[in-house]
Order: sequence, then structure tokens, then C-alpha cells
Amino acid sequence: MKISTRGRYGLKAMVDIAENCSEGCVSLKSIAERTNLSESYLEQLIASLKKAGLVKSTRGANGGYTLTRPPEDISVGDILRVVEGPLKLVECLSDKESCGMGDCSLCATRDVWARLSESVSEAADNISLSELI
Amino acid sequence: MKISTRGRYGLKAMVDIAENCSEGCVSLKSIAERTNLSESYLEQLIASLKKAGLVKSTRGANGGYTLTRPPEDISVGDILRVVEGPLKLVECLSDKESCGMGDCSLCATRDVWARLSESVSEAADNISLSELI
DNA sequence: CATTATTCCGAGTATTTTACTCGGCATTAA
DNA sequence: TTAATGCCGAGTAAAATACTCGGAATAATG
Repeated sequence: MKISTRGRYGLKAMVDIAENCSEGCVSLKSIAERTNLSESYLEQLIASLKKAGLVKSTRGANGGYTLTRPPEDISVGDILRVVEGPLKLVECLSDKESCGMGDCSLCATRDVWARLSESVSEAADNISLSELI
Repeated sequence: MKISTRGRYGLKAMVDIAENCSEGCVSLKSIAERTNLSESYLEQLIASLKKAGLVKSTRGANGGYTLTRPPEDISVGDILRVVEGPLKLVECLSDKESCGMGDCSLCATRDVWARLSESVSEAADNISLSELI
């Protein structure tokens, strides 16, 4: 039960953007340099973040990325859901069809996963990006 | 960020044992039949649970497994730690060496993972096996 | 207008992890 | 002695992860 590099790098990238976007925007290259992460891989992650509306971009020379909202309005949960997918510890909490035949709401253990997932989710929603800079 | 089959099946198996071990012990085969999981795969998981002291076995004909403690004294956290490994969302919380060079306690995001991990852990420790039967 | 810095896009690939399977030995009840 | 079980170690197929790469589109700058 680990967070993948998408989650780890994605959060690092967002922290970096938040820390450096005060004047204009930050280029992918500079993010990669500061965070010491692969530029091409970061590109993918930031594409997701952009699609989800957490960052916006300007193209061309001097282009780059900025946050769309102030860091206090962006939670770790917002970020993780974008780069990691739903904060649910088992598939069947997001997708009812996924638990094979039978009604998975009858499964004794399902409620366990729901409670654990809820607890991560809540914790993640209660940490804002502004706390990390 | 998903629980693997080890976690899912492991918990199911423990619930099954708890539900059926009242008179003597339950065989691997019967667990596999009731839970509809692969016998040989379950064997591995139960081996871990045994090694960790959550179940004990008797060999030979009529053998099988039982809990070592009453189900109210076994938490979901106990079980998950055995089959899934430490309930830490990133490696560097269990193994300091794992975060490459540099002191990872300085990493701004580390505390995030610590808080989220703590929150899963706490939730898991507060659900006992007896609640699931 | 040419050049350069940048984002954007889609596809491809190597590595790692997961999720198993299998064969055979060891032990014990009947 | 036989049959039912647990025990052990190794092997393997599939899936997911963690990337890389090449090139097109866009915009500032000289």
C-alpha cells in the first residue's frame, strides 16, 4: 500500500510551483532542476494537473505553469486524486462492477476498506498546499 | 494507492478462520472453498500470518488453523501489517536509507506522507476482527 | 522573418511488482 | 499403511509502473 511516484513527484512539483510562481510562471525545466526529477516524466504529471484545472500554462518562450488558485485553496487530496486516482483502497469502492459477480456491498470486509479510505481522504483534504511552503 | 490481493485475501481469510474455528481448527482447503480463493495462494498468506503469530496450525490429517488470540484482540492493522507490510505510504518512513542521498526528514512532503500513514494506521488499529463476524 | 524556448502530444519500452502455480517433503489421524 | 493435511522453495505469466523519445505547435525576441 504505497503511494506511487506519480503521487510523490506530483506533490513535489506542486509545492515547487507554489514556491516559485509568485512572479509569473515557472518552466517545466526549472521545476525539474529544482526538484531533481525527470523533465519528461514530470511533463506527464503536470499535464494531468493541468487537465484537472489545478495549474494553467502559457506556451512559447518564457512560458510555464502557475497555480490556478491560491495555495491555501488547494489540498493535498485535490492533488493526489488527480495524479494517483481516487483515494480508495479497493477498486470496488469506486467501481461497483469490479468485484466480480455478487453484490459487493454484502462483503464483510468492504466496510473496512471504506473506513480506511475515508480516513486517508479526510486527512489529505485537511492539508493545504500553503502549509507546505 | 491500492491494497493488494494479499491484504484483501488475507483479511478475508482471517475473517473466515474467526468465523469457523470455534470447534477445533479449519483446513486450508475449507477456507479456500468458502472464500472462493486459490488454495495455493492462500497458503502463502497464511504462512505469513502464522509466522507473525496471528494463527497457529496443527499438521497432519484433521489439521488446520486457528487464531492464537480471541478475535477482539486482533485488529485489522495487525493483519495488514503482516500481509501488506508496514502501513506507511512511502518507503522512507520505514527505511531511512531509501530516499536517495540527503536527509529525507528535511523533505517538505515527507510530513504529508507521515500524517496520511498515521491516519490509516490508526483507523486500521481501531477495527477488530470481532467486528467483522 | 528566423531562432530559440517552451508547452503539448502520442507512442513505445524497460523494469518491477503482483499474483499466482507447482512439485514434493513432513506430519499425523485413522 | 494410507490419506489428509500443513510446509517449503522455486518458478512464471500478467499487469502495473516508471519512465523515454521524437516531433509538432506556439510565442517571445532580435
